Amino acid sequence: MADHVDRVLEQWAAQRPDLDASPMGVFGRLSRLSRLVGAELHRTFSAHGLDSASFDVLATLRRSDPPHRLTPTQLMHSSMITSGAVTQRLDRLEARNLVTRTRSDTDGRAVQVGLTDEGLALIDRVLPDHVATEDRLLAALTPAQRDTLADTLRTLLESLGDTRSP
Amino acid sequence: MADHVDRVLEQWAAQRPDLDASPMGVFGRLSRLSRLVGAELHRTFSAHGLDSASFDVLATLRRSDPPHRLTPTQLMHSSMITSGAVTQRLDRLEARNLVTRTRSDTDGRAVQVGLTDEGLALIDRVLPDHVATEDRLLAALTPAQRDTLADTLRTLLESLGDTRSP
DNA sequence: GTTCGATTGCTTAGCACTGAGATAACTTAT
DNA sequence: ATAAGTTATCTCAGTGCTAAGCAATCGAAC
Repeated sequence: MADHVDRVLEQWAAQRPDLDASPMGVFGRLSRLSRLVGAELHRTFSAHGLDSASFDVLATLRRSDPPHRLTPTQLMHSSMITSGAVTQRLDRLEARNLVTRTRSDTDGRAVQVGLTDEGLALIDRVLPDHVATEDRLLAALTPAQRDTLADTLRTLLESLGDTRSP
Repeated sequence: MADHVDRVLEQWAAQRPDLDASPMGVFGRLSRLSRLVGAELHRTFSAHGLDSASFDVLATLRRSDPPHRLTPTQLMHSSMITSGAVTQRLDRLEARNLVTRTRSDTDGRAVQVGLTDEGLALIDRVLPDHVATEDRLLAALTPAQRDTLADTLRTLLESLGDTRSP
């Protein structure tokens, strides 16, 4: 079998044989897969009235220690977006009564973002569907392949400095 | 070592032990890697006065058979974007005199997009840098790991229907 | 030859994000 | 105590995308 990127590599070999295009075999696929997977996940989210950005925030809050509160800065780092994007995401979620913003007691600059009952119920309703979708998308791989894939991606991420935050 | 996603998986295990969050070990890393790599590649592009979208179009044209001409529809499929996005990308590139749009002789609806001399010179100048950047980003993996990674990603892409177009 | 659905590229409105910068609050050094 | 620097959040203009829809053209069936 062959995928789209195989064709791309053949084209480069024909048009620019002086270049070693083999890294594109990894990054081209990474990029395409990211788009395809994103589109699939999006379908699950919209079935629950959510988009990827909103799911991202709700899930990040949900998996943090009770009482599931984080600051916008923490959300910014976790989601790898700018502070402006966080503000807008929170504006939308707050307008839908899925999260609350409270000023921190100890730091007058900081805000604590928390899940409302409605937000908690929604994310807990979406999560099983989401995990099922992801599992389905991995159906073509054996458990060993999944582990190896995750390990290899971890190696790459660590080499790029994406280590765990304290 | 551990990366950001290891922490995420621990959080899910603690907060929702009923869910098998292991697929996130793949897709969470895929998503983060895609962002980090995208940012790195962007630096190479902007060093040559390009952004990722423009590089994408120029490279797609460059690797196709001489005389390096494609229709907007072909570019749309290759880059997995909408037709509106293609139009806008071409508008920008045409304004910079990097590509030309010519109406097809045989099909009154179709447009042929081609590289100008300037566009060809630019993409040929960027490509070596780009490949070098990608190679550097893979430095943490052995050649065998790179191959296995590419193979696994191909398996996933094929299972999602991303086979080569004719 | 004419009709009609499909295809092609473009237009437009709306949206979410980035990057730069403003503001306020906290921290450190003196 | 004060100044200088840092941090947290929000604001805003600019950008590039999607989704929906348009007009022009093509091709197949009649």
